[in-house]
Formats: sequence, structure tokens, C-alpha cells
Amino acid sequence: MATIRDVSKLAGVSVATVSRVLNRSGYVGAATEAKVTAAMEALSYKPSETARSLAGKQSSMIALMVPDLLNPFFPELALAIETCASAYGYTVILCNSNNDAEKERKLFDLLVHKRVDGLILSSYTATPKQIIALQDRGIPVVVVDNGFPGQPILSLIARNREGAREAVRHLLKQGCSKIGHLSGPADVTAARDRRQGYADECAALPWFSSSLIEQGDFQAEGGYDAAKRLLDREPGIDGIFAGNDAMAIGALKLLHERGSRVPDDMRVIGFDGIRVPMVVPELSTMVQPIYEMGEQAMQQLHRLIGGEDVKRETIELNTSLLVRRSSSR
Amino acid sequence: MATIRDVSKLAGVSVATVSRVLNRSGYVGAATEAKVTAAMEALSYKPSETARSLAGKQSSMIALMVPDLLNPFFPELALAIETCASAYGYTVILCNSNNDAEKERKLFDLLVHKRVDGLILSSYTATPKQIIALQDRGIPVVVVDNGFPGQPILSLIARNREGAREAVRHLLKQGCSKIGHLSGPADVTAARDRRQGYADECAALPWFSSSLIEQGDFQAEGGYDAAKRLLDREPGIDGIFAGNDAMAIGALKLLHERGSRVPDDMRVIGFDGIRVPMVVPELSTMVQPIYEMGEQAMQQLHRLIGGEDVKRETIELNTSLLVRRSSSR
DNA sequence: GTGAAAGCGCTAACAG
DNA sequence: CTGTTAGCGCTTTCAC
Repeated sequence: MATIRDVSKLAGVSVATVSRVLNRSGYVGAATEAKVTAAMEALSYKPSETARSLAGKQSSMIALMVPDLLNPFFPELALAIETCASAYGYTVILCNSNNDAEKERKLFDLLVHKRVDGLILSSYTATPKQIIALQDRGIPVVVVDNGFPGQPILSLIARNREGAREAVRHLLKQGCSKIGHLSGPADVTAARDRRQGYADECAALPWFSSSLIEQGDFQAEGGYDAAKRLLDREPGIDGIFAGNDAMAIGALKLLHERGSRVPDDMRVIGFDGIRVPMVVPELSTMVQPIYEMGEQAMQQLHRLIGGEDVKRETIELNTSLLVRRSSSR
Repeated sequence: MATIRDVSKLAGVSVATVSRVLNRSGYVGAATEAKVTAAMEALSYKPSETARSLAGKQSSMIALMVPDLLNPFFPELALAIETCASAYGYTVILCNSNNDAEKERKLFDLLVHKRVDGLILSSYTATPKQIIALQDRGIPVVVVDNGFPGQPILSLIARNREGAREAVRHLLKQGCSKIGHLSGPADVTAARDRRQGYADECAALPWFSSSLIEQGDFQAEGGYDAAKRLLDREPGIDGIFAGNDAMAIGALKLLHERGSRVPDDMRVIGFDGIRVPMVVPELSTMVQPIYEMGEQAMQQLHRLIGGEDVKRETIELNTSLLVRRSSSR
């Protein structure tokens, strides 16, 4: 593999000059530049990212850390980020924290030592403190699908509360007379906001009771179990708003086992808009703009890495209602 | 961040010695080693992978290249590989080729320049030539879910032909009297083998005709379309063996739209065993040991990287029949 | 404008 | 057993 020295020799200049045209830094005569470019071409030279990284520049690697690759939300996000990152010239390191705070901590350390240029983080367990510490250690972070209001952390999140309200209003409009909610983990902002949105719409209605909320874990199995507990406890429910699609799918499975007809006896709506080719009945959902979220995350991270003065705040993205068969005839 | 020099000073030895205990290479006195270890501890020193990589050692990064992150098969594989890689001390670079031969080619180049230690490749487009070229450029490769018989390429693949035969026999045993097959892309080994397995079992049966095979693309949409073409063309089909789960799900969707009762009027079985929490009816499938496949891929790659003399051949893994509702009452 | 030279942090001969 | 030293390929002052 050709090195910068080979290029410099072939072009009859010094390595410093080659480095300059490589980085468009400092002045280089037009003629010289042409010679260098030609030489690089001739040797099909590509600078060694490794050396570049050692010499103090960027590693042109970013890390993507997700809690659960089996939740289709994250592959979709990963796809968006990978595509966008590669357009910017970054390589993506994939980290699956498995929702394990300890593993996460170790990964943070690793990333620092790997000198990654930045991190796109989706985590239910990372604390603001940890994230800020990471930033202080020189690693710009963009958080996705979780927010830390009041903290100097740049995060991207859907308008969850608003979206939840819209989902519930949709169920009400469909004629539901008693709506239950399967909420996500209590310590996840997105889950809390969705629960809050549900409460916003329902709290004043005569049938409302806080026991209409059952907590799950954002996973299909958990949604199945939570739905079971909810329905066993609260008779007369004819609408379910699940905190995410995975749980909604779990609920649908339970309903099918019990012979409930959806959407006739029970209407169900989820949240996320994951593109799982689902079977019967297709799930209505509040769509998060997952691809856009990944795209924006990468964009913002790139700006942070570039040292731009980006405001470290929570950015909210709009959701959109997607009505399919599970909630409407 | 502490460097090897800091450690050497604190321990009162030379950097070479520190390097030795770091790599367990060469002899180091017990007392010295203890001092060094203590110093490393005290400074919470971690060697810079970047420097180590530049100095000619390994980059401790491997790449994982997949064609389609939206197919749940690949996140599952990725999870297995990431977990296993991290146990071995490797970091995983994620590449999504998007089934695009051109992007794939560029990625190969990139990986060479990044000096990744190895590559786990799942691709429908890469040619044996390309893969061998990559190996010649110093990057060990393990291919997953595709085989290149006769080529010096280490690949892991399920016993597709055998598995397909078993799936078809299962449908026959369930009483199917005319079974269609939705096959995958013609240029994918796995798809061909499964089609062949189907043919093995059916070719001699009175109702068989090659028009019972309809080609899809291993994606749900494609399965939907292929099933439509198949059923419109061939009346009397009461069993479908889909080349993978994604297509089987597409077929189920079509069947539901058409009011076919599954499994009463039509029995369906897929191939892959992806862990999508599916709705009604749950899909029967030939399970590939996805996790094990990822695990083995990582293991073999590690051996290749270590310079062990691993035989570059196709390794086959057993599948297992998982009967659920889509094929059995 | 361009070159010389000093590192970045680590490894690997080669001497002791 | 341990220290010295020369790089790995690139960036970056500092002179000319």
C-alpha cells in the first residue's frame, strides 16, 4: 500500500506538501497541487486512517450504541445512521449494550480509548452524568429517542406526548369507551411522555382510573404479559394504546389467543411505526420519523465533531398517525 | 490519558518492559511485572488501540457486512457477532451494503485502508473472485449464509437442501396434496439449495410441475407478490414452502387478504426462524441456528486472524423444524 | 509556497 | 530478563 512518502517522492515534493493538499490546509501552489494529485492518482493512494488518527486528527469513526438490536426500531435507526455516516465519510462502530448498565459503562471506556470521533447513543440506562462525563472526555454525543431536559445534552426525540394524545384521540373518535395503556419502562423519558399524553386525554373522562395503566418493558413479551394483567384486572376495555409497537404486537397476540376480535371488540394502536411486515390485523401506529431521526442525529453529530457551536438541547420531531386495521374498520 | 511512557516512569522500567507485560510476550521478572501491573492500575492505563494498530499490530476491529438490515435475520446475526466479538476483544464495524455491488466494492476498499483485522461477510452479490482478492490483500474473510463450493473460502451455511426437504415432508405429512414453493434470488446459494430440496421431495409426485415454483427476492413484499402470481396461476395449491420467513410472512398477508384460512385451507412454512414476534397465525419454519452461526463465524475468523491454518471450506449447520400454527392444527 | 524535523503511542529487533 | 532505539504513516510547527 502506497504511503504519503511514496506520493511525495513521485511528485517530487515533501511529505508536508502532500499532507497539505490532503487536508486542504495551508497554501499550495496550483502546479504543485496538480503534481501531487496526479501522483496520488497514479498510486491510488489512500491515507491511512490509523496514522492520521494517531497523529492527532480524527479517527473518522463514530459509535452507535443501542440497547436492543432485536427491536426492529434499532436496525432501522442503524440503517439510517450508517447510510448517512458513510456519506459524511465516517465509519460506524456498532455497540449493543443489551440494556446492561455495566456493559454500557465498559463500552464508554472503550470508545474513549478507541478515540471515536463521536457517539450516537440510544439508551434507557445511561445517566446524564455519564453522558456529560463522556463529552468532557472529548467525545461529542447525540442522544436519540431519549431526552434530558435541562441538561447540556443534544438529544433527538419524537413529540411523544403530543403523539400519544393524538393516538388516544383517534381511538376515542373510533368509538372506544374505555381505553387502557401499556406503558414503557418508568425511567425512559419517551415512555413517560407517552403515558402523560395518554393521561392528558383521559384523566377528565368519567371512566378513567389510574389502574388502566399497566407497565411493560417495550418488548413484545412484556406487552403480552402487561395486556394480560390489564385485561384481567379491568373489564370493559375496548381500546388499547401501547407505548410502542413491540408491546402492541404482544397485546395483539394475547387478544388473538383469547378470541377477541380486533378491531371489532378491541381497538389497538402502537407507537413507533416500525416497518415489520406484520400479519393480521395490521397495526395502527403513531409513526416516528425513524430514518429522519437517524439522519438528523448524524448531521448534528457531525457539526459537534466539527466544533460548531451547536446548542445542546432537546430537539423534537413530529409524529404522524398511521391508521390500519387494528384500530379501524 | 496515561501513555505507556507514564506507566514505565511510574514503574521505574522501560517502555519495552511495559509493552512486554502488556502483550505477554518475552520474559519479564515476576517482581517487575508486579510493579508494572500496579502502575497500570494506578494510572488506569489502557493502551491506545490506534497506536498499537499503527505500530503494525492488529487493529482489533472486524467488519460485519450485511445486505439488508431490515431483514430481521441480520440484526440477529449482528447481535450474535457483536456479542462474541466483544468477548474476543474485537470492535465491530457495521457495513450495510444495501445489496448494491458498487457500494460493496467501495466498502471492501475502505476496509483494506482501515486495516480491519477481518471481515464477516453476508452478501448476495460478492463474487468468489472479490473475496479471494480481499484475502490476498491480507483480510481474512468468513462468509455467512452463502457458500462457494470448490473455492478457498471459509463459509458457514445451514444445511439448506436437507432442511428444505424436511420442511416439505412436514407439509406432506400434514396432508398437503399440492405444494408450491416461493424461491429466493436465483444467484443465492442458499435459495438455490432450498429450491433443490423442494424439488428433491416433489419432483416424483404426480401433481408436480415446475410452474409450482415462483421466484421472489427474500423480502416480504416480494413474497406477497410471488404468492399472488403463484396462486393465480396454479389452482389447487394447499401448501406453501417459502424460501425464507420474510417471504412466508408476505404470503400469509396475501392469504389473509384473500380470506384463505391458514392452516385449514392452506399450510405455510418458512425458513430462517427469525424471532419476530408475529401475529396470527404464528409461522412454522425451519430454524437456522442464527446465533450459533454468528458465534462460529466469529470463532473461525478469530482463528484465521491468529494465523491458524484453518481449512477454507464450507461448513454446514443443522436446521430444526419448528412447527407452529401456520402449518398444523 | 515549501521543506525539515519533531512527535502521536506503541512494537520489535538488537544489545546488553 | 531488561533497556535502547528505530520506525509505523501522518500532522504540524518552524524556518527558509
